[in-house]
Amino acid sequence: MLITHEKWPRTAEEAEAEQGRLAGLVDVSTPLGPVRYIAGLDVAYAIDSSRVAGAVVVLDADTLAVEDMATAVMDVEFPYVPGLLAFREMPALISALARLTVEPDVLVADGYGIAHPRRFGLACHLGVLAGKPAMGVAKTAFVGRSAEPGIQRGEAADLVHDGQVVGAVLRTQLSTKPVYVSPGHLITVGDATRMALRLAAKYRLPETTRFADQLSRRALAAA
DNA sequence: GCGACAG
DNA sequence: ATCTTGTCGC
Repeated sequence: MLITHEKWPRTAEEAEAEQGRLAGLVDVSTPLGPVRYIAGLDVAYAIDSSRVAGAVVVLDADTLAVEDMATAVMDVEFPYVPGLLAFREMPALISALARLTVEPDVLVADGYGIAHPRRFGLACHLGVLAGKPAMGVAKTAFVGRSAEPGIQRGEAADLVHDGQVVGAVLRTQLSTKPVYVSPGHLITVGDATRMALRLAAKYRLPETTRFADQLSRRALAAA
């Protein structure tokens, strides 16, 4: 899966302007079609944040068995700024995606989609540049408010921001802290929520995230 | 103006 | 994000 990205922003101002332009291309009203391969993406940082390891794992949609995986280690060139996470993590993720052999049908990122200050979180950025369905599952709150979802697995509450439903706060396991789901591109809030629940059949976090997380750490340690 | 703030 | 395995508790 090749993604070309010319002129990557170097300053926060340029980055925000870029998000403003690309945000208009996001589509979160098209239902997710048939899915055979699901990609999970995550990034690991060196203790001094000088280097970053991007990892992507591809799972079979039915069995959740690992079908493919790839990593990419490089120097970090953008600081961590809430709202601009994509500019820090995408270079490594794009590089890893280029090394895949199996073409995924949907990308599951560690972070947010449209539940973002400018409606353009990491999952949106990945989806738009890849031209594929993408969604995000985050572990902690960022933007938006919601009611507390019930304690049963599968219970969810709308994540609302600026009067719009931008995602869902989903309980993936009984009595565990909920996760934050939001669509990134070519997928709806409902489809993203169902996908997240299905991927988190056994643990609080989706299998995609768990696999990609450990893969990125191993790649960093081995580099 | 003051805090909060994905990873 | 990162330092970190087993262990106490529901």
